[in-house]
Amino acid sequence: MTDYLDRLNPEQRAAVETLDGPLLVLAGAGTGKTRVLTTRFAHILLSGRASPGQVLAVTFTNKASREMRERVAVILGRPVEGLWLGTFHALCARMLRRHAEYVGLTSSFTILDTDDQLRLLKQVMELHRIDTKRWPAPGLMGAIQRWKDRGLGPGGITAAEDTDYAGGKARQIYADYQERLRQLNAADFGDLMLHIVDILRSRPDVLAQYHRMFRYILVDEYQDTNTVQYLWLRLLAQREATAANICCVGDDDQSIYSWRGAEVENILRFEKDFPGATLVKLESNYRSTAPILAAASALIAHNEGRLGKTLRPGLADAAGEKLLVASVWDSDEEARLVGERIEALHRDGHTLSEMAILVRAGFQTRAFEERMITLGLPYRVIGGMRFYERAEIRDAIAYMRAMNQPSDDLAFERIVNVPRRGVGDVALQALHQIARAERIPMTQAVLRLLETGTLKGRVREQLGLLMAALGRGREALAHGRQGDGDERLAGGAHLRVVETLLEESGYVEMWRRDKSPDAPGRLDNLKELVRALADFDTLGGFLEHVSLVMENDENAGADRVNLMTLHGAKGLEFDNVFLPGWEEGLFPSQRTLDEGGNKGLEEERRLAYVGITRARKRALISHAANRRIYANWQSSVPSRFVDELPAEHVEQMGSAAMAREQMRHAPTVFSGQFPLVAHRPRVVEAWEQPARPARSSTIAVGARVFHQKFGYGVVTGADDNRLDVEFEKAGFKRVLDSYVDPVASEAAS
DNA sequence: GTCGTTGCGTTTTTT
DNA sequence: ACGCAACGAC
Repeated sequence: MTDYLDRLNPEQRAAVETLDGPLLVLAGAGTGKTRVLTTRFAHILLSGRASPGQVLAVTFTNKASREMRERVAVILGRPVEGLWLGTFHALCARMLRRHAEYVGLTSSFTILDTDDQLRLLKQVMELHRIDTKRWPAPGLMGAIQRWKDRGLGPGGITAAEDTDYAGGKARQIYADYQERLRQLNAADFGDLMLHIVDILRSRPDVLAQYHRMFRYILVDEYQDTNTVQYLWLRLLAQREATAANICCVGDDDQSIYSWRGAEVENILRFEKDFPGATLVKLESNYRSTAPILAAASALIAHNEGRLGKTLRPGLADAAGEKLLVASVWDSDEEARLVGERIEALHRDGHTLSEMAILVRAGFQTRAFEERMITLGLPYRVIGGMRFYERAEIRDAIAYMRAMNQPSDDLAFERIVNVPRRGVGDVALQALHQIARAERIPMTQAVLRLLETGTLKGRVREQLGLLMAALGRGREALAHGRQGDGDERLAGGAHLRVVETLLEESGYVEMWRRDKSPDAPGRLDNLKELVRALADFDTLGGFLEHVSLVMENDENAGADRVNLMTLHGAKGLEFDNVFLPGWEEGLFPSQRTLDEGGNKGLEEERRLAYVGITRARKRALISHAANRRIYANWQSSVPSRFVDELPAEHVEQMGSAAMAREQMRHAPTVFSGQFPLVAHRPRVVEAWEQPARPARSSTIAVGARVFHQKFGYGVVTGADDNRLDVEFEKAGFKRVLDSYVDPVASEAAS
């Protein structure tokens, strides 16, 4: 019965079996975090310490919840019912529906999406006569969200904090916005957390109810919690009588979401928050080779303020290749190099789906996509296309598929009763039976049922209308294809056909009649979808594109190179990982450095750590000497993270490496110009221009500068990297030197 | 309402 | 340079 424990190593086993009192499991990358979490969950249930309803298990994403649910069921050998397992927001929504009246809502409140939130806030701002040019609504929306992340309602905002938005009226607008939400019986995502924390704080009886209910609390990715999530957990876990059985699993070295409110401090402070807490470190890594682990460990060791943990190889055979660091001339050469390497690995029998290109920012994927297309390598871009995951979009696409391909049973099944046409289980079973028996598609089966008169009344009528709409659409598409005479008539014909189909089938009407606050947004999405059709010549072409872009369907298993951001790669692993663009300014990102200072730098370094630890067997890091940013080419310096990798585990390659070799033997004028000292021991590339670091020192008081937003001006004062500038149009401003460019004085006129 | 022009921003993303 | 959003004109 306890054989599931035997498959754990001693540290994992300690994490599973330490059931009493607070427990922090520090789980390094690839150390079996998910296994520990799910095994612990199952162990609590199997040991009889709690029933499913007495365990609260929290994750950040729906995907993580789903996985946990599935894996617990596997260990238990059956699906589990009645679990309090879900995302922070899903669980809070569930709680809030039980106690909504305490915050002036009813249990059927609606949850607003981002668009709705912004629309609503704009309305409120306009009522306050705020000039939304000067104070853009998204800025204030962000501020309100950050306040909510910190657990602050309108009453919690001090006057001192209310200076940066809407001319000091932010607090008042925030209050009105909340009032409007209440009138609409709606909550935004932040409210789900904020309201329930309010209730737990102000209603001891409600809190006591949950204290009695939850014997164990499990939290995944604790390093990503924000303040209000932390408060919620603390309220639920800290009780007077007994010690809190709260178990948080996380990795401070993988905290990469501070920009959306996550507080690394939460995990660093755990032992203070929960006195008597046990700390278990999982450091045995079962994913990567020794060189990869050594490189990742050396890199992350440059961070301060860590709980401290070192990954050690746990695989039987952890020997492996050194990391490759490639210096290339420009981004084109970088894409070429990565492409070549992928091709070579592919030739050697490595599957493409075991390769991933991980970039810092979304726009970087484009160069690699183009290269993949040229080489004919199939790829997929992960993330960024969540649009296609919305229910109304999936429905609409199912309509298109069912029209385009009458044998597409999956699509037809999705839409046959959306909107409701009275097709219930019975009718559906009958359809299945005929389809199977006659070996015909569902659409044919429907026609058969309509002919035989088996279906009656409203169902018959409704299905008849649907089939007619689909049939007319199909016919119109066929005509569009034949009519090759008039280009303009043919082009865009599929667009109108789809519009007509969505109208005639009653699908659009369904959302128009829907009175929930998110219905208008969904109609907008549908319009957007039809607009996207215009980019394709045929409906088939569009559907092909969509099927490539849509995740988790039939295409998920195809052998493709993975392209994604470093953030998107968290939690994933690949045999071969490519890490391009390791250049100062790009990675670490200049903007993060400007806004976040040393904390920002450390988060970027954690991102680099996440990137390297995604690799099982091989990692290639590259940096280009020249990169095109917006309009013009800029020379760039290799990222400081490259210098932080241990030399003994790294192999240099590429054109720049050769140039460097040459320079070492024959020093030139360049070696005098660039001091080769201290924290940058490696030789700079021969073609390197004095880039960002050098430029700031050239801006002195009296210099004429140009700023993207404020225009031309003259520097009147300087303090470290902050400049006082008197702009011609915008007046006096204090700006960061990285935002202005020096201008030659004759260029002024 | 829909089209065309202007102007601004341009890291990372989940719920 | 480019794309998208917001605004004004028809």
